[in-house]
Amino acid sequence: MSTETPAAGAASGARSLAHPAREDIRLAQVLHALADPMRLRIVCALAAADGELNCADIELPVSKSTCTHHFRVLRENGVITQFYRGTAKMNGLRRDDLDALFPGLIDAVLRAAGLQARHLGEH
Amino acid sequence: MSTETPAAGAASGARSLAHPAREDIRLAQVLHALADPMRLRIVCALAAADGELNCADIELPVSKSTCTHHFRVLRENGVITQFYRGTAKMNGLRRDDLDALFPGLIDAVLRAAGLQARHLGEH
DNA sequence: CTCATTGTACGAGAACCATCGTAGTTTGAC
DNA sequence: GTCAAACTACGATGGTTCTCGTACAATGAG
Repeated sequence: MSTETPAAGAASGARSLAHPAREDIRLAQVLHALADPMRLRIVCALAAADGELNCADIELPVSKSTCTHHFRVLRENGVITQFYRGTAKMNGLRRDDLDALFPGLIDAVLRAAGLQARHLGEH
Repeated sequence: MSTETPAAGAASGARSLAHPAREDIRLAQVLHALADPMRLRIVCALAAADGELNCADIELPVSKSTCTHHFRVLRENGVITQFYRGTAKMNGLRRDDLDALFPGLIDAVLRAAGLQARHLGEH
């Protein structure tokens, strides 16, 4: 339907993605975004990579559409940035913004995730 | 269903409430418990009081049954302890357990909540 | 152009959650 | 015993989330 949707992407080619501004990031929403095992895994992988990661580089035991869903939740709640590079969509943690807003929070969550993974892994 | 006081309920009269053991507390569940504005408020109030607080001492803009619900979510996910004293139900943050499991997490969340409240409050 | 890669959109279904009101239970005080 | 206070249990409702499959769109390579 509709007329071919030239859409808001006035720019040439590059598909653009909406991100909340730093001042629009809310603690409860960040916590909600992190409160899911899949998304916690994504965030840990992103933090470990310390840079850009392709969506497909993070292996998750869910379908592709579910994957898209989780990445979107993280982006819309201000936890990650996403941008296109060719056919790939790259992801990065918004460390600067999160550290500025909630000092120490992301570090604590990452450390906690690591500790819990170790505890549950070893016996 | 009908758990019927599985644990220490042997004592006379005192209604007992089920709490997860320290090693059963999961990061994702704690984050989920904290990822709600009402519950964040409860936790902040509890931390500020630094002791036991009556359920009714924490004013929330929701009905009493909803209040019960939120307190239960916090308790069942290991964030708070609850016990009866007369007709009142007292609440306390499980700081020891949480700090042992996830060092710095609760502090970071509390500080973040305070910062955000200040930012949103002032103009 | 054609093709493979990569990710999205759109339903859809099941499960979960926040909220409420009403009725009931437990306790301490009178 | 009676009563008020404090909280719970239950059922309902409306919203959100997680998951999926299938069909589609954008890009770069051949």
